[in-house]
Amino acid sequence: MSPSLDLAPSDALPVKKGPRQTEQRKAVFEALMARADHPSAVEVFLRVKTRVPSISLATVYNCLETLAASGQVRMVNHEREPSRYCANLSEHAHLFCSHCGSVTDLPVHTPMPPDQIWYLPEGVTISQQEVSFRGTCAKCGQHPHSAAQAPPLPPHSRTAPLRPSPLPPI
Amino acid sequence: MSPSLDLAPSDALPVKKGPRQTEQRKAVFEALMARADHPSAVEVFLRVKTRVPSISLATVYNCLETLAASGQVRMVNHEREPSRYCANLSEHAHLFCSHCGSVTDLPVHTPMPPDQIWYLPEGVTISQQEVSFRGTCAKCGQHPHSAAQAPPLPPHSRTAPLRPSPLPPI
DNA sequence: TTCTTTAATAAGAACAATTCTTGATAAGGA
DNA sequence: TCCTTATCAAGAATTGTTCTTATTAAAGAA
Repeated sequence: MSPSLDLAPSDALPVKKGPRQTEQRKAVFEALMARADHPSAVEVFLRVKTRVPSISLATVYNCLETLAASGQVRMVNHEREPSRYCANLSEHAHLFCSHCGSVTDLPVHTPMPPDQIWYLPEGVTISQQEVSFRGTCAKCGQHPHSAAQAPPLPPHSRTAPLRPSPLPPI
Repeated sequence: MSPSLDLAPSDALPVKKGPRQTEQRKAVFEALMARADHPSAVEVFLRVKTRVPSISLATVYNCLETLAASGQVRMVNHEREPSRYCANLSEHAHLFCSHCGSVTDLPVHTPMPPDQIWYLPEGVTISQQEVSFRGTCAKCGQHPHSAAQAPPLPPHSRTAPLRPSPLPPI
């Protein structure tokens, strides 16, 4: 593979011909790194637009797809809501707050192989897992009022009701 | 509320005013019960149409929503694919086969409270969890050929390639 | 039974998130 | 510098799902 033996660093590296590093991709990635929330494509678009005013929504979608394909970013889906994106690559689950609509990362503290919990028939192989919870986030859970399940709202845009949801058997 | 004291059984029951039991709803529910697969709304529509030819797709969507809201059926989502539906109410995860596109139920054998695996900040409450895996199903895993991730195909419509996906740390 | 009230239905239009198409632009290598 | 090719902006197209409207049928009342 490496025809010569000289130690020039460029030669040692295996010609990584990955996606080009463009201004738009950098801006999209940095917008995701800047905050620990989970913006949708449109939200990313609005954030990036302040830095790269000429960017288009389609380009944001492209960048997000490229970043997700190369594993730098995770796409997070919940029911049929718009996809959200997440730059946290460490193992974690997602908590979707029924009250304020926010998404919180829940880090793993005791990794558990799938087959210790689930029955996996012979021949099954697992390459990826995704765990998501519905409930109330820490902020909403601190005010024990009560209300029906709210539609997705701007996170913590109001302080009012929530449902304490007494953890049923899962 | 009950003005009389007579003990007619109808009086003892707390007037369960649930959704009406219609031919369409019965047919949709039974179509889901009939097989352990995970059809999309369109697939349910096609199956039910053989029994109730006049049914419309919108009605299938309505029935599925009603059944899901009343907890008789589970809506199953994976990335941005069309929603699928599942009549299995016991606790299980879902395996999405990268090779044939099928969805398999993985029953729980050792239930595990979320907080034994994930770090839940103070105040967080969990009301529902959803676990899904990507990998290869038992049928596809039995033929150790190899290929790139396939787009959703009719399950087991071909016997060819798959990726044995050597379980990375999850 | 017949009437009344109200929910459910069929059909198709509308909607929203995403993807695709096109011609223009810019990166990186020859 | 020139060439090749990926990327971009803009907007059209696609697709799964929801909404709207007039019609039909279920369940309770008379």
